Amino acid sequence: MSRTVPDLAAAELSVGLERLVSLLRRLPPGSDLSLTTASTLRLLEQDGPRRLSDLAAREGVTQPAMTQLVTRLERDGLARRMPDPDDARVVLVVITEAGLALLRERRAVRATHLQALIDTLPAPDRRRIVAAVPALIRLADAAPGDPSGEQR
Amino acid sequence: MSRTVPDLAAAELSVGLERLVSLLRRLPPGSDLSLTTASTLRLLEQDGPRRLSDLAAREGVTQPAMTQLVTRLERDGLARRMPDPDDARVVLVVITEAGLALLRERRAVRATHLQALIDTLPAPDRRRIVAAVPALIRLADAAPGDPSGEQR
DNA sequence: TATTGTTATACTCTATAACTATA
DNA sequence: TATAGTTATAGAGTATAACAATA
Repeated sequence: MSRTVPDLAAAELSVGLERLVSLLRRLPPGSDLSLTTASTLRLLEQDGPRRLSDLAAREGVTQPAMTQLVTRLERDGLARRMPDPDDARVVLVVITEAGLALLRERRAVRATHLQALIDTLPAPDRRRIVAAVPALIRLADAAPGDPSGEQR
Repeated sequence: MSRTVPDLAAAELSVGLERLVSLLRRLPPGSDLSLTTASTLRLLEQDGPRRLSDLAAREGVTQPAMTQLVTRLERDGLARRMPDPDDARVVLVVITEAGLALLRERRAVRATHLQALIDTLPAPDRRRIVAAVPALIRLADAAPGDPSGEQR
């Protein structure tokens, strides 16, 4: 099969992502919530109420781990459990207003620090990054290792 | 125009980075090593022998945490401790050939999976991502060890 | 005394296995 | 019997505090 983008690009992007993860971990608002917790909150913000098992699968953790994570979120007032009217076995998880507010605050703080870093880059770099952000978001939203492809 | 990147760009990049971290966490080779472990190995690969306390500061963990991390790396044959000839208190950490090989292997596996995701994107998205990768790496490198500012 | 690193202890987060309740 | 979620228990990884060795 022929590829439009050569393997080298994926390899370089792989290295770039490694570095970006390191950067994000060093950035201030990366301390409050664990990575999985923050990621789960964002998923709830983005997609609305989700089944607990869906969250576990999406985040790549086990169901018991997600049970505890949701318990912590509920304890902290960031999310809450709701019953599913169609199936009494199911637990639906919903983000609260406090959860939404926390995400907004974290983004604002991080954006401020990112801004300072971006401003140190030459203008062409800044333009390329800005131009690529929507594409990177689409890349991140592409289904990971699901050949069945039931990523909504 | 003739102004710096507006705050909106940093905010969007912040969201994009969040998603990319989620993606990277779901990608297969993200399971073997913890984020800090992988990041420390990369640092050793990139910069050569480093003092244990330097690694701790750079990774944003405490000295005892880095002591244990290096102990795990040593136990797994991925790095080793060396004495500093100039200061007997200092421990220098060096990555081993096995450590280097592990990094190469992880990158290769991840690149393969990233390639599959990239191939699902429209061509303009692929081009923008490829064009931005070097800039993103420079962005990630723009925050070295926080020599001027205070961490957290 | 200050530093570099380790040890001791506790807490958070996660996984596997076993369990409850619905379907 | 299968599915959704929880509980029980163990292990990894981290932080704070106290310690040992060297400067």
